[in-house]
Amino acid sequence: MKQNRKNIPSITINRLSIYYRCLEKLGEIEGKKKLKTISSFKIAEMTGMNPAQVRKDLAYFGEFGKRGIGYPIDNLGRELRKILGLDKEWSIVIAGAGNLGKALVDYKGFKKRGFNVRGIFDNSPVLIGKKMGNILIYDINEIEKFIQTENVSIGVLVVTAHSAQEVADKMAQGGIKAILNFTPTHIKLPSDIKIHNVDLSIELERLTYYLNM
Amino acid sequence: MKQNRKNIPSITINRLSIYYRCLEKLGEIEGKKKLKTISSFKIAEMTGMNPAQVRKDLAYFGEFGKRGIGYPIDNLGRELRKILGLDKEWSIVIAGAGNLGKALVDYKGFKKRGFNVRGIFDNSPVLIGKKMGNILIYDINEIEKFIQTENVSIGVLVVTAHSAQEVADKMAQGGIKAILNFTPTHIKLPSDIKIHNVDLSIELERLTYYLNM
DNA sequence: CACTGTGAACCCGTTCACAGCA
DNA sequence: TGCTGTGAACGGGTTCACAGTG
Repeated sequence: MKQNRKNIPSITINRLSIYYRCLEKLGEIEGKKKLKTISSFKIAEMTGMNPAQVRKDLAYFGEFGKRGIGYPIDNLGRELRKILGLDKEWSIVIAGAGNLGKALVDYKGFKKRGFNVRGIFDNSPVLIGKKMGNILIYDINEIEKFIQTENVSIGVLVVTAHSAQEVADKMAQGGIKAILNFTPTHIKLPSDIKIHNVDLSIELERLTYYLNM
Repeated sequence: MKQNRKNIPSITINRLSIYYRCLEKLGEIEGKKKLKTISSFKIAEMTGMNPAQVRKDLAYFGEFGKRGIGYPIDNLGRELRKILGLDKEWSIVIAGAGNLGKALVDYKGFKKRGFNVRGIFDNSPVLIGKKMGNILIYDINEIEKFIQTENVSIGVLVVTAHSAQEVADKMAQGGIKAILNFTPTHIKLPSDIKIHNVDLSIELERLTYYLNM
């Protein structure tokens, strides 16, 4: 790693995911031609970015390219996987066995990237003990112990807005490292726990704002 | 409207949604006390923002507050609804009747905000003609005509990555105004069509990056 | 006195432009 | 020659600090 990952813009990380996705696509499509290298211009064109930005983003982490040639596809892919932590397995739990929970459990992108859904947790007696797409549904009150004993590092919050903080607290007690919060509730936890929010209403309201102009 | 909505940072729009959410919550919780006003400091505290930022965001659109007092909750709520276009009804269609599609159809936040799901579209003969949470599933090939005749302004893309561009093109042909794209595909359309991307893998990969440091 | 509205300063990410190298 | 890596310039969003006002 070139730098100690300090002055790196946080949006750069999002883009690394996008570049990686782009390389995956190249691998699939061009299975025959088997392109060996790709330029920042090509990546930019495929992803809708600016070439300079692509180069700068990548340069934060090393000198992966060759001047006059471009980036070796295979190697760049490996490096991106390493940087993003996709070369490891990650245990995650999902709190909330609703529709969104189900969508996430079945989401193929997860397994592909080493995300291993270890359990789903809910408070509904009707659901506890059942399975959702091969994964067992546990009592939400067991989530703390589960996280602890099974060494789960990532929790996904898809519970109701009003129970979100309470469940997040349980996750924190269990020693969770990061939470992906799909509820519209602003979660407060010790700052060493990484929280990332995804809010579907916000996304739609952005659109209506611009349509409404 | 104070300004012509030009020099307004695009992230400000996201935050307006968050402030609005915060006001809604106040309305629910304090049903008895019925607070009349709220300060930028309180909003900031509830949402995890900076007070100056709250004030600046709101000031882009008018002078909603009173010095020494704060913002009148009811009125600010009304104004935010107006700004975000939530005082109107919006017709949306969902392309893709998978799990995520289902989660979105059932998502309560939609109806609450005037988002009216008019139809779901899929290419699976097994699904076409059936219903998903009260909404009829149509043949994906009819989406263009449907958008046109029913005057649908927003399309949600939850199809497979490889058919995403094709379906987006159909939407565009039908005269869609904005697309919320949940697929990992970079969609290319005329620039007058607003596209907004939400990518679940990216969100998770952000977390693994930071856990991996 | 408390809190808003806002110009100015600051900070950070993007883009440019070019030196450096295969 | 073609394309990377990067310092410098730019632009835009955030924060500060305070004047203005109920």
